[in-house]
Amino acid sequence: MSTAPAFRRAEPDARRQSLVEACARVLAREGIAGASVRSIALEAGVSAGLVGHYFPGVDALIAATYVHTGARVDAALAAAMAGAGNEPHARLEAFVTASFAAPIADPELLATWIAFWSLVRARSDIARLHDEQYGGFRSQLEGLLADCAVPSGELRRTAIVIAALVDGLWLELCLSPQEIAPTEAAAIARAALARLISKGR
Amino acid sequence: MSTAPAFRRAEPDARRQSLVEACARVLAREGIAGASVRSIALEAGVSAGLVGHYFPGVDALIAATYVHTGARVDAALAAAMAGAGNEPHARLEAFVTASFAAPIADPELLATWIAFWSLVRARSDIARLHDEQYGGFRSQLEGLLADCAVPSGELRRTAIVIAALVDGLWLELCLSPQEIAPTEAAAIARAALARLISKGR
DNA sequence: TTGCTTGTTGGACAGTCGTACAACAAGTGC
DNA sequence: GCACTTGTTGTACGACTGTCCAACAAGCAA
Repeated sequence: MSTAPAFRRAEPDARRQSLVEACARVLAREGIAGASVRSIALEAGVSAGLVGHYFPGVDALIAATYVHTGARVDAALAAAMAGAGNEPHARLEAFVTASFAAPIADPELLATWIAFWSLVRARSDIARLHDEQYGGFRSQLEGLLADCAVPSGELRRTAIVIAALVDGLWLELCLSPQEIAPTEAAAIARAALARLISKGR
Repeated sequence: MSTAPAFRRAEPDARRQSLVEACARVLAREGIAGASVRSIALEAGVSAGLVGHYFPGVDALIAATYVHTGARVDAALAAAMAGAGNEPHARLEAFVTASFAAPIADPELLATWIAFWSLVRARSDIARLHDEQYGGFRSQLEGLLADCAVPSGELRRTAIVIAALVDGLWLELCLSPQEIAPTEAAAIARAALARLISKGR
C-alpha cells in the first residue's frame, strides 16, 4: 500500500515567503520575545531545522520580515493614493488617512512594527532598514506636499510634522482601540492636516 | 582575622526600587528579549534568587518598572511646567516641548517604553497600565488646552492630536537621532502647536 | 524503473530561561 | 556573649533557546 507523502517540497522562493509570513504572524501574536525558531517553524507548518536552511539565522529571518512588512505598508499606501484621483490635495489626504483603515490600522501590524522598533537600538542592520523605511515615507510625503503648493523651504518640517502625527495617531489607535475609533482618528488627521498646510494663520 | 561582609542587607523598599531601576536599565540596553531575571539581578548587583523574593515573578517586576518609569516621565513634565510660570500658553508650550529635552528625549527611555508597548497586546495588566498612563497624559493636556481658551467641544480632539504629534515626534527623534535634532523637534512641535490651537484659519 | 539532487526532518548539543528551596549569614534584641 | 529573624545566596530542576548535521525521501531526469 502507498502512504501519503510525509511532506511536500516547495519552491525556494515560496518557502522563504511562507516563513517570512509565519514570522510576521508570530511577531504580531507574541511579540519579539515569542519569536523563536521553533514557534515560527510551527506556525509555518515545517520543522525547526528548515529555518536554518533558508536563513543564516533567526536574526536574518526577522530582518527579512521587516522588509516584507514594510513593503506591504508601502503597497497599501500606494493603493490608497491610486484610488484618489489626480487632485493633489485628495492624494495627500488619501495618503495620510490610509493609516487609519485596513490593512494598516491593525493591532497585529503594530505589534509587528513594535517588535522591529525594539531591535533598532541593538541591531545596526535593523536600524538601517528603519531609516530607509521612514525616509521613504517622509520623502513621499514631501512630494505630495510640494504638489499641494507647500513652499520648498517648509517641505521638510511639514513632512516631519505630518509623519509624526500619523505615527502617533496610528500608535494610539492600535494600542487602545477602545479609546479612539478608526473613523475618528481619520477625521482628526484630516482636520489637523488642513490646519497644518493652510497658508498663514 | 575578620573578613568583610559577603553582602549587606537593604531595606525592603530600597531593594525593591534598586531592582526596578536595574530592570529599567536592562530594558533600555537590551530590550524586552534581554530582560531576564539573571541579567536584571546582575545589573542590580544581587543574586538571581533575590528577585523571586521581592516579586512574584519577572512579569510583576516589569509591570512595577512600567509604573516607576511612567512616574519619572510625569515628574519631568511637572517640573517643566513648574518652571514656565503661570501664563497658560507658556505652560502648554513647556508641557509639549519637555518631551524633546532631557530626561524624556532619551533613546534609553524610548527603548524602555517600546518594551512596554510590546507587552500591551499579550498582557492585560500592562494594557491597563498603558491606558492609565496615556489617559493621564491626555487629561493633563486637556486641562492646559482649556486654560488656553480652546472650546470645550474641541478639547478631546485637540488633546489627541497634540498627544499624537508629541508621541510621533518623540519616537522618531529617539529612533533616528541623526535625522532630527532635539532642538529642531521642539521647534517643529511649537510651530505645529501654534497652528493647531489658533482660532479659525 | 533506476539514480540523483536536494528540500526536509528529527535529534543532539551546549547554553539560558524562570522558578523553587535548603543553607547560610547579617543585623537586631537581649 | 547568645539567639532569633529574615534578607540573601547558590544550586537544582525541567523547559526552552539557536545552531548544527546525519539520515531520509520527494520529485525530477534518464
